[in-house]
Amino acid sequence: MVVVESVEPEAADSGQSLAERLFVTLRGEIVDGSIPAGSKISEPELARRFNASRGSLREAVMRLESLGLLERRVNVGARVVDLSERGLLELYDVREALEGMACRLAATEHRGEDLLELRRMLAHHEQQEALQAGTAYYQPEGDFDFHFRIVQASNNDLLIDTLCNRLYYRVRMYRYQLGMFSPRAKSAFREHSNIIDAIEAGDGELAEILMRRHIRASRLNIEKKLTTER
Amino acid sequence: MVVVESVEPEAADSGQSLAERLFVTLRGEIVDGSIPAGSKISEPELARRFNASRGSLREAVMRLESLGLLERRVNVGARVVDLSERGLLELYDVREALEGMACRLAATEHRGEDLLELRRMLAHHEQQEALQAGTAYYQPEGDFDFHFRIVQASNNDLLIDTLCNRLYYRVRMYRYQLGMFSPRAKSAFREHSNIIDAIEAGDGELAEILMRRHIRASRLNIEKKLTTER
DNA sequence: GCCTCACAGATTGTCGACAATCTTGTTGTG
DNA sequence: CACAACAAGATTGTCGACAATCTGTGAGGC
Repeated sequence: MVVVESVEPEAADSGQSLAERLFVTLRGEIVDGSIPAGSKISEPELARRFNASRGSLREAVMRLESLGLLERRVNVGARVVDLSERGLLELYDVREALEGMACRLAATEHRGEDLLELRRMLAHHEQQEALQAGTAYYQPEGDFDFHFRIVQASNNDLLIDTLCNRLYYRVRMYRYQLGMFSPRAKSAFREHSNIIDAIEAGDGELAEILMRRHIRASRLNIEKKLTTER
Repeated sequence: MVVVESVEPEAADSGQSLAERLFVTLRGEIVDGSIPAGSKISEPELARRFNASRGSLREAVMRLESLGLLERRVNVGARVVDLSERGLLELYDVREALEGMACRLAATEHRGEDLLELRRMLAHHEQQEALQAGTAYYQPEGDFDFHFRIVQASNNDLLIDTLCNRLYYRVRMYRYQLGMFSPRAKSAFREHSNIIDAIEAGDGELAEILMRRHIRASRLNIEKKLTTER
């Protein structure tokens, strides 16, 4: 069954052009698994589905490719990347490096509004933790917001773009589809708190070290899970 | 005067499709400044120049955008990014983080062939240094090759892609057009040598520290130049 | 029985044309 | 004289069609 649907309006205002709306919509479906990892992308089929021309859809596909969510081979077509254990671990190493640097920069940039925002967010998370008694309080998006904000506070546009507009979509993809949100609720919360303290104190070196440990701990946690599961 | 030229054959074999050849050609011209930084990209004009359709050229333009070499605004068009002091310094911070991690990983991966290659390259550079008596021996590409190889040795595909297929084109753009190759010939050479030693010894922590210092030293050198120049 | 080759079908790459939008120069008004 | 509205020109976004290429199926030969 083929249902013709127009691009979601929520995605609509985020971009003026049809191609960009298609891009946003498809990106969402790839991230949450509606379009399964490893599956083939058929340009004609998707064009019909969204009632758009193949050209516009092609533009969206190419943007997805440069995001690293699709792999394209000439004269063959595009496939959604598949999720591998190796890919997930690689992602952690890159994040450790970049988010560590983001913390260092955020500490020296030291912009008041960002810090305030981080504190508010953490307080909000703490409330939720109290409510849900630490079982798995960290709804993935909460943790996500924290890291997102830290990066924004770095005030390095290249770093922000690399993490927020590229790598984080891949992170979300792994989280949604492999469900690897850590049950390290309490410790993660304390680590977040310590990181903010360091940033607030202007201690870039410490902030970087703490963030790197934080991410590495997540990575080790995942590694452990992966090895016990088999 | 408008000269119709076909895409360079050297770029031709690197990609099968016309759009990809256009992409490679344009990327080269943007990096070396043949297409000046900050200038506007006219799709019809370039399409005529390469005797291609606007569609194919558009695809190339979009790839350049996602490389960060062009900025596009809807219904307005694309411009080559302009080179700013801030952008250059941002690049150094990101490189410090990523190449530091690359060194750490290269040390633990420890693949024989990569190390051998690095040693050979360094020996080659040493020869050239002896010849040119350290005045500015490091032809930029020599230094470039070194960093490039290190990253390859990390064996982290995401890291390799981010640095070699994205950031390094921006690095080259700054080098070609601002001519900021460091005259830190001798010290840079020794630093490279020490980094390889650490990698060879399997000491990832040390390798990372040394690489980060190496890049930070370059950054400071540039900063000094920039401040004395005005 | 297995491998090679050719053919049909579908998909991708490329092209030119039309509609929507922005930029620029001009005109008119306070 | 400055500023705002308007019109001409060009550029971008979108579309449908044609040609080149790949995938998979089936026939034929060893």
